[in-house]
Amino acid sequence: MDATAAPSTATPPRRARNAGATREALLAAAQEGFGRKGYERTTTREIGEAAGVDPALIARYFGSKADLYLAAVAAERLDDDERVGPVDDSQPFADLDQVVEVVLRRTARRGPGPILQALVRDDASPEIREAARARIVRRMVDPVAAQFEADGADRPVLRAQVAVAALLGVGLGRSLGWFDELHATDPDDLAALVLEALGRPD
Amino acid sequence: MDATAAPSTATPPRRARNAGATREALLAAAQEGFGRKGYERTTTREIGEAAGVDPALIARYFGSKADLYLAAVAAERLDDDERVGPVDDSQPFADLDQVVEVVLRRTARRGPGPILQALVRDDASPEIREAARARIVRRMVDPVAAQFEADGADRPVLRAQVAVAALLGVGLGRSLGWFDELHATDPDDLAALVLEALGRPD
DNA sequence: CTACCATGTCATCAGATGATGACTTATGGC
DNA sequence: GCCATAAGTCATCATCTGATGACATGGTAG
Repeated sequence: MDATAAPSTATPPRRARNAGATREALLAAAQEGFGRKGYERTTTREIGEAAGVDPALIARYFGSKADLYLAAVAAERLDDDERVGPVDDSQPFADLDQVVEVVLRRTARRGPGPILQALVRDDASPEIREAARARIVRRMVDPVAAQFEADGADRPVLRAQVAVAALLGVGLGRSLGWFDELHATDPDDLAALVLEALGRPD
Repeated sequence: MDATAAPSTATPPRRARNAGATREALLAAAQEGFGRKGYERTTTREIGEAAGVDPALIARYFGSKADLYLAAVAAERLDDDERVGPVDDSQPFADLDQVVEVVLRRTARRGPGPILQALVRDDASPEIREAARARIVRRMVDPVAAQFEADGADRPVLRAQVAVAALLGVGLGRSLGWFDELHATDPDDLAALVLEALGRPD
């Protein structure tokens, strides 16, 4: 058997061996797919085909489909210049004040965003939900709980969780246009109002 | 009393041969599942197990999973009476206290439910979204705004909208298991806590 | 009593999906 | 030029999902 000859016929311009380009292609295809059809309905095979790349490379470069989703989300944020909060996106916030301000401004400008959507939507996979959840906990709940505890509040963790959940509700409701005045109010005014209600852990 | 209805005492070990009851059980389980996790992520096997019925009967009685979903949505409107609040489902609530209690209890018992999901998801059809929105406004926001205004609060409508949005966030977060303590806290305890924060429209 | 049909049980199918690891091939340092 | 290693390909696995049809069983009409 002409082992050497057999593959020769087909040897098409096999994908250029360029890890960076492959990663980028996968990322772009993932953003498109996840953004258009959601996580569950976008398969790794589709992403691979759209990227002109073998789906197995997803595992190689990102670890798993869930990790690819997170990478896609993270990549979207790079276009975003949001300098209100920590420059490093993974840094926890300082206090409730900052959390409220950032959440309301961000949702006002960009809608709920992928992370909040992942938290809220029922078709998000458990891994995605968990990743988004963990992120919120670390960046928002934990620092607020610490603040409440320092203030000597009763059940500081629970109160922090309630405060963050409530804040996300307000941000979600505002950006989705649930209620007219809520939608029309300036984020900073709103922040003051929300802080007034949530910031009294006594 | 045992004669004809050997299984009369209670749910007999073996599923009673009762097509109507089986259908109902499947429908109820489907409502619960679809309402809590959405269509895609609720499997027929889960529904069957929750109903204590073989999943194959879904095909027999409803034709398919999709048909079951349609039947569940259609039936949802009928049993939408929440006895904690107004008997008439279209009646507004009395005050913030009642709103908080009902929302938290309900989401604790049945998950977000179709209305809240319709509000939250960006891919719900506009008519559904608008209907859900209008319902929330009339039943919750309006009475709370009236209450705030009677209390002489500043910007009562905006405050009511913020309060309701925050409450929905808490209910959503609790039923979706965002945060551990929030999830574990008894709805009535939580209601007290939330009310404490939201009920001071000074 | 018996036969028949509704009801319920079970095993299994076919398809899809994400993951995995062995295998092949190009690239670049030496 | 050689060859270790990165990059890419492929076959396949394990699992899950909805669906289906053969079979068992109970109730009841006659």
